[in-house]
Amino acid sequence: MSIRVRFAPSPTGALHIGGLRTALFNYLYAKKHNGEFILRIEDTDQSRRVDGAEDYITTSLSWLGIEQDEGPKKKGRFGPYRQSERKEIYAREIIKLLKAGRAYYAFDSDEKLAELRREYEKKGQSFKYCSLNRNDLLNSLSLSEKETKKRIKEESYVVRLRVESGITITVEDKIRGEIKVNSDEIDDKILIKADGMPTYHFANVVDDHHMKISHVIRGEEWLPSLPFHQLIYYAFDWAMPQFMHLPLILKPEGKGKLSKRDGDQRGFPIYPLKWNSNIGFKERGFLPEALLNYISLLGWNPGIEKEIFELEELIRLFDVGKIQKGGARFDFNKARWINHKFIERSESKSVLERFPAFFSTMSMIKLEKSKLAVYELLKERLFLLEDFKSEANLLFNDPTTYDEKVIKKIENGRPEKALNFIIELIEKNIPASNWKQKLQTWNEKADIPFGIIMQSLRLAIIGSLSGPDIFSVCGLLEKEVTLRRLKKLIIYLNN
RNA sequence: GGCCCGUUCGUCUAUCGGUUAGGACGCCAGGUUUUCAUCCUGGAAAGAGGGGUUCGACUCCCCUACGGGCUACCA
Repeated sequence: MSIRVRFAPSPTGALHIGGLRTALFNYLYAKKHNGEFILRIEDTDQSRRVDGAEDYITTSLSWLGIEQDEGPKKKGRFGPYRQSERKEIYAREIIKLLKAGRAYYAFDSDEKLAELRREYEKKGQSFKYCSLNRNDLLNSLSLSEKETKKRIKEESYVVRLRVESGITITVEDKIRGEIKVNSDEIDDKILIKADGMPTYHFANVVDDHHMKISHVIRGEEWLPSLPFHQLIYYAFDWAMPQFMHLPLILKPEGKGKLSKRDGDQRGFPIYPLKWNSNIGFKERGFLPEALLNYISLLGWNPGIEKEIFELEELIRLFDVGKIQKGGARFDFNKARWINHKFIERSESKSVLERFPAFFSTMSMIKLEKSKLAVYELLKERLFLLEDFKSEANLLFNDPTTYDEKVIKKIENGRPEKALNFIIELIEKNIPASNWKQKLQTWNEKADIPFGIIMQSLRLAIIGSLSGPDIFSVCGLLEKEVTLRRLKKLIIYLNN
């Protein structure tokens, strides 16, 4: 049997880390087994549809390198791949269930049902539309055939699944094993809504069957509806795919699963790309391969101590048997560290080419070689590409303030003398790479501690005691810039 | 409330009856860098609780606690 999996988001907003992880695991599973990865858009709820959401999903997946084999924009044999375009299929299928007596029409109004719910709640119970009470409600099982036909013509109606009472339903999840539920726990859920659209449950089962999906890999929030889905498969007498429910991704702190509402309120993204006012991982300077690596480790691990992987390795190593059962908390720090590792190992030239947005401060640099040199100097300091801007600032802007603590440390050590000597070196065109050696022979003669010289130089160039190797920095700066900064500190010290 | 799922360092996790319970992020200390960061070395840090089963339980079973999910004409 060929392996076919699907990622089936609903276009109600941006895709967040959780959805991405589901997509990734489906993709890895498909590629691992030479199968197909299908994107299906579950847009049965017209009212919740959000413009741009589908594009966002598609763009995000391709940014991450998750390529679809079939989908709305990648035609395959089982289309259409948007549920809103598959209405006739559902209409055809529901007739089968109706004819077989496995489903029935229901005419109860929203108000009536809401009222029933309130009544039950008062009694401390919860209302379920089911075998116990369906005969007292308005549906094709309780009404005469004539009455039913009349209502179908005149009223809006829904179609519900007729769930038998008192049977034990045993479902199987490949990650969690067998789960038994009594059918009395399940209500006669709606299959077709009053607007003629199927509910998630019905469309999902029908589509998975028609699209020959072999494995359903989805979030754990769907586990409670698995027994119900199984009843739909049984009603059709269809073979079932295998199911795997992925552990939830939890909020970094506090309670509950990571939700779209979390946004970037806590100072880190949960979306791959910018969505409205929410900055995404991309904009913060994540390499897509690093994000992919991080989310692959949320609820799964290959059982080896290595944890930096290319996509190909993930495909090779992926093993559903190693999927975790418990929820995983999202940890931005670890994601950041993985990104750092990827920046470190990525070829500098390709990073510059692939993510130009982060290097706009270098636009005044003419030579590609010089840009590369600047990046090379700073790359090992970067955790996010967005860090580049502040790291590079010291190259492009003269210090505006000097760290007072450093001034105090050096002011009695004759810093001006050291600075003037460096100015001499520059005027003699001695390259910065040779300064260290020159200074080391000079400082004994001049009787100035080497530390004072270094600190004075660094203070003049950067304004504080931090940053990359100062000789390398000077090597990258224009001669005049270095001179200017040295002289500026001398003037400052004299005042 | 009902139903279902889960529970190893703060976090992500290894362990599939016998280990000094391993790794990683973060944290702390030391080293490298005459700076900071990177990097290297080291350290602190965990089996929710209670019963069983067993020669032996983190591992299997039960109970409790805690966490989570679902309980819509949303997905």
